[in-house]
Amino acid sequence: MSEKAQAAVKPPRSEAPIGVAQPPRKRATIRDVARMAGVSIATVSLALSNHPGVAEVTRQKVKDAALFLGYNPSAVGRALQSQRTNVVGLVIPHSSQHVFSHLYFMDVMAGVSEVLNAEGKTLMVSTSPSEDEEEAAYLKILRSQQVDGVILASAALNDDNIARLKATGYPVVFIGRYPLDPGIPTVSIDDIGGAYQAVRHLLEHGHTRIAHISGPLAHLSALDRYEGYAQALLDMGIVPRAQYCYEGDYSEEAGRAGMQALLALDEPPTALFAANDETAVGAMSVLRAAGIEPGVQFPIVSFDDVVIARLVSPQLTTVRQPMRRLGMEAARLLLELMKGRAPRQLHIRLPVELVVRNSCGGV
Amino acid sequence: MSEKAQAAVKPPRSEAPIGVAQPPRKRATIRDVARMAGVSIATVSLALSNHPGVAEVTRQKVKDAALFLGYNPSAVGRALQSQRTNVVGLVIPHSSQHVFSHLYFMDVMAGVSEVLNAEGKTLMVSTSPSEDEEEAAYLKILRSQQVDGVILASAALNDDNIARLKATGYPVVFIGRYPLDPGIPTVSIDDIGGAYQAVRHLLEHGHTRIAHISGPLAHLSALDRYEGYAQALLDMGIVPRAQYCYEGDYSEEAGRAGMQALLALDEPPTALFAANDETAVGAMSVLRAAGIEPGVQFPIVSFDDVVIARLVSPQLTTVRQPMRRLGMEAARLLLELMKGRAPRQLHIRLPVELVVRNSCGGV
DNA sequence: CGTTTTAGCTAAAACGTTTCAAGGAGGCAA
DNA sequence: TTGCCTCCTTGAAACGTTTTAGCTAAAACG
Repeated sequence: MSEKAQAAVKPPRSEAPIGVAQPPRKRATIRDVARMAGVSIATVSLALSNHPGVAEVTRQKVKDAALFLGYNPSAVGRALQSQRTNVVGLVIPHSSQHVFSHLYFMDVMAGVSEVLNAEGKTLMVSTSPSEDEEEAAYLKILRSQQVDGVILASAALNDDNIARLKATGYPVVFIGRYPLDPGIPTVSIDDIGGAYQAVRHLLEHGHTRIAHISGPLAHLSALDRYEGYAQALLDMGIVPRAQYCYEGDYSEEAGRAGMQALLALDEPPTALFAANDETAVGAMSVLRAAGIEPGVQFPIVSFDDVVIARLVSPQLTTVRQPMRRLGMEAARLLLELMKGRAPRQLHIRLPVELVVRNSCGGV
Repeated sequence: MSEKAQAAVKPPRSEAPIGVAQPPRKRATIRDVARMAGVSIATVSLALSNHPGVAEVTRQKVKDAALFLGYNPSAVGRALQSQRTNVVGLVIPHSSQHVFSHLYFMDVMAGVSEVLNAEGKTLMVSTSPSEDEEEAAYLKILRSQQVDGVILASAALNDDNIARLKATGYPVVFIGRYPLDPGIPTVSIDDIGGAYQAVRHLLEHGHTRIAHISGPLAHLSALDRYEGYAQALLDMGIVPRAQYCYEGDYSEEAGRAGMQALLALDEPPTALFAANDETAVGAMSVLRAAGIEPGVQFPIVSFDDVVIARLVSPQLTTVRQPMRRLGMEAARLLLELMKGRAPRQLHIRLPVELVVRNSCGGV
């Protein structure tokens, strides 16, 4: 029975010269296992996948052989045959430099990763090399069928890639609103409502000259936050002034530049709604440099509630968005789509919550 | 089985109700291109890879056909044939929850991602589902040949997986020191020296009762920082007291717990060396709650210099480690190994730098 | 004893590439 | 004419799986 196995002996384990990658030792394939167990490769495949219709004794023989040889089915071979890779792409536009400086994406990724792990999928992270790359890196990945589906973490409204992404026919989930094409599944938050709440809070403190340093307005999230800001003002009978709105890009630097510009106005604002926490931090530093104490003298409310929000002082009053859950829901939705099922809802919206701390100048 | 048959017979293919992932339209393969261009698939392959020895007119015909059909070579087919996937794994032990809360990893990943992108490799991120998973997720990935090499971002000294990882014969680079096996290529920083500098700085301020809240001592980085701490004291003729060292885990929570314990001592310390910035932040909050102002009344020096270090107040005096470069160098080293070249040096050590801010109680 | 059923196994095809030895068509020299 | 280049093209093999139809031997049945 196992005499046949004589041929396949333990592979020689050469000791590495010194850490230099030795030419990868030949790995055991399904054929080696078949030879050793004295069965066909079909039987090995069937046995290892616990297919019924394989005699128990055979199955055991195969499993023993597989264990002995340290056999692991090649994901590539499997992918080629099954036409699916079990890999999901997470696409974060912008250069990786930019990206990872945003605490926001980190949390989103954590959520995605968690759900994917639980399903035995693996996560491929793609940050497009540069904004205007002719063919975005992730499209290449998709086209070459390295992944079964994609989560797009952020994109400008006019990004052609979204359309192209959809055109590939692969499952895609977009994080954020995307009203231009209701056919694209989305997971988003209520940016408008959140911003409205934030500004409302400032209004209730009696402020009327409220400025806004926005995100890049080509992104809908930034636009929505602006809209919530404007609406809150309008609802109180205040007409938003163009000078009070400075377009930034969610960075600390933009916060600084924006605040600088706002302070230079003839009639400077008396309070600020910052598009995100980083921006607020930048603004605060400029205020301090100008001898104005953020919070008490100049209330600020921001958006996101990333980890820095409660670490800076004054602690930021900010609109918390559930970033981790955003990632989780996106992953779940994508998995549904990948299974070919029609999900309960194509557009998921998660709630936000105003977290009142100190930067708004006392509760 | 009958259910399987059922499913196979009539997949509930709702006619793309709206945006639901329709069964991915059949993609063009090399065969389609060959047929269209009226040549063999071999010629297509040769032509598209700009192989010399293909007539110019033929090459153009092929390229036109490929373009027309939107043909992209299947990465899977290619991987199967070439026995390499062009994918690099970045392994971050611990559950993804834990991981992504550390700003440190984010920067490392940014560095890795940047270098990989430039080389046309893609990045697969693997966070092991749980610490004690029988077979770590990333080993499975390696064994199943989904990646060509691996960067291990952190691991305990006694982690069996390192040995197993090496045993696979795949190129591996470890971020951190790993003296147990000099054959494993590493990229690390001088934890001992950095800690020494930090504590030295406190000593120069005249402090003698200096405590340390460490990282998990099963990790060499934490152990090294502890050692630097102890050495600095010894060099000043001070014997480190066991009570003054609290073992944490690099978390803010550990900083709180540690500081609490330290303050409860009969003879509490008068200064703190925190193993990383998060820990320092935790400690500061406890100090404040106890009516002690961190910085002036109780100097603190920490390690890492992640983004929060300069945002908290007082701003942290901390040992800056070049996290992004750590990732970049690791990626470069790995790429060398993957090419089968012997790298100039198997162990790269990057310098650290003490950044003096306010938390140490004035320069 | 002949026939049908069943359990267990296997051969072969398919998935999409790349590579390589070999083949065919001209052109040129002898 | 033959032989020999050169240039281009191609058939076939190989990579490692999974799946399906079909085969054999044994068991069950009449």
